[in-house]
Amino acid sequence: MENHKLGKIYAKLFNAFGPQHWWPGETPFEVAVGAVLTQNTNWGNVERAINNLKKARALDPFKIYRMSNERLAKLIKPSGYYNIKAERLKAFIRFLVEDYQGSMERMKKEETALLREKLLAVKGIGPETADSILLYALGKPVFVIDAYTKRVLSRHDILRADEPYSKYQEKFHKALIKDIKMFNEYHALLVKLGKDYCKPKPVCGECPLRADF
DNA sequence: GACCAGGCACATC
DNA sequence: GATGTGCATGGT
Repeated sequence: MENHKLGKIYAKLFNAFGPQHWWPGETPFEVAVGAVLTQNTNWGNVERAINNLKKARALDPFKIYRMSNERLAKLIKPSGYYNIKAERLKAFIRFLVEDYQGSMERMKKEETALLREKLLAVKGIGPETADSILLYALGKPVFVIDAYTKRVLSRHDILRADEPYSKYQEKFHKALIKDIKMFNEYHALLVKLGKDYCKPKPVCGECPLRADF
């Protein structure tokens, strides 16, 4: 973290907001499901969808593996884009069941870089979803870049808004020690900042980063 | 009634 | 390679 803007920003955010205890989910599988469902979607809607799966006793790799897309789409409806997400969820779960016997524990044993490549090859899983699964579900030291992260960094002239995902991620990986807990908190803190201050219409007045730049 | 939300694949130029 | 579009719900 060390002598870098990104280290200082983390310290400021942590001091201002404290630990976020983010991305709760009772199991790694639930977290992975949430990672797919939350694509461009408010988390509250994702929770409704996951609750529907729980109530139907369907939050299980093998159950969803066998379920029709139509039934799955109906259950996850509140999360929006339900037809597409049903397909994406099925694609991920096919990968989980067919390559890792439905076990997130087994998936976790795969080497990180290789697993990331395999996840990206699943249709419907892009860089953010892959990295969210790696970090939040499997505990791998991979920094997650999302719309909030891009907005915060670009507004502070650390990178331009049109730079690709990989550039943003590289920035964090080079500047910070690979600490899972810290990566987890940092991303969550950026989201918190994005929701409260670094909104589409910025509210810079009371922003904890205001004095830094 | 706009605008927004932990994206991604695909079409078209 | 960059730029545009479809996907869809629920909260503010």
